[in-house]
Amino acid sequence: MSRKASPARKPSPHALPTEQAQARRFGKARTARSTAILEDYVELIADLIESTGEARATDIARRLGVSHPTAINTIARLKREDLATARPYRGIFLTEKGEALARRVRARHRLVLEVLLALGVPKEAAEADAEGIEHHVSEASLKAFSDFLKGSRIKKAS
Amino acid sequence: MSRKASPARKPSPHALPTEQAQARRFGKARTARSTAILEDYVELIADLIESTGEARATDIARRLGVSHPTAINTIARLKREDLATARPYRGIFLTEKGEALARRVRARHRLVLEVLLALGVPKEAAEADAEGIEHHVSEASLKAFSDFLKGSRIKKAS
DNA sequence: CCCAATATGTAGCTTAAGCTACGTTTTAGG
DNA sequence: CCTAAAACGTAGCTTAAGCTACATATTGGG
Ligand SMILES: [Mn+2]
Ligand SMILES: [Mn+2]
Ligand SMILES: [Mn+2]
Ligand SMILES: [Mn+2]
Repeated sequence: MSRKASPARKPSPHALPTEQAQARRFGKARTARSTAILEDYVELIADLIESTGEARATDIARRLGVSHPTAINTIARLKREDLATARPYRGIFLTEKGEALARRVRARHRLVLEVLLALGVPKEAAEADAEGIEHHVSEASLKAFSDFLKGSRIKKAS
Repeated sequence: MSRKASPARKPSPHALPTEQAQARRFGKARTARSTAILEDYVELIADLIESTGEARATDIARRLGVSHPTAINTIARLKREDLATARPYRGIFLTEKGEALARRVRARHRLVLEVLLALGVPKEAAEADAEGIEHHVSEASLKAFSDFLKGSRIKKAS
């Protein structure tokens, strides 16, 4: 193997995907992994501001379970990417771009969580898994999830 | 905020989780992220060996869409963690530990993919999303997925 | 109104994952 | 049976995400 130029490869059952298709899929997962942390930060910042009025770097660090320099480092990345600003001793704020991202991320988080619960996943496992899964859910999947939930809700209501 | 020691915080609707609970969830997601790559490698190695007889570093690199030094680096990590061995120009091989991990990972991958398809996610999106989601699915969720699929299959068969 | 507790900032390190540019070793086809 | 292509290896760089250890700055309660 590895030397012959893989001629055509008819898709028989259980066969591997083509190299190109598989590389595309892995590439998407890599991209998602690299934006996952940004998404978690903007989502958490939005949640903190909504429910407590402010998002302090220290609080963010504690809720994420990381050291405060780590949080400050990542917040610096948020600033570089024009997602957030900071006023020392006043908190972290989202830019327009950051708020737009936060809205999408929060909606996705809720939807993923609801689907897991609807599938019968116990609450705490659903909450924990959703925190990782959410970053890998495409628009196509979101659409399917939302349709599925509409179905469940109708069934439950009848 | 951030100064008062958060006294009790009764869980009203839409409230944030406790700091401890949230930190635990984020911590799990971080752990999953850090093992995701190892899992993808052992899974891919197992797939390649099964369907082509061998897993060459170059092929692994191509299928992952990374440069071959990147693949070689990560394979070095697999060796360090006692998941694989390599024989130059002969391919990469899984240790017992590696094969055990591969079995679990492949089963999980199949299950996640089937659930996405059962929920109505289009094939290619399901394949791509599964590649990322699989690393964040707990045993509890796997169990729920498997029960859900049994239900769907019965419904479909009737 | 001052000072200790809290919050923030900086320095400097580690590991992982990615890259390009070269260099070396095998292998297989003519 | 020889040599060019393919496979493999190494060096050296970058960025991100994590850490600890200190240093500085604010603030609120007494
Ligand atoms: Mn998350
Ligand atoms: Mn989230
Ligand atoms: Mn994967
Ligand atoms: Mn997989």
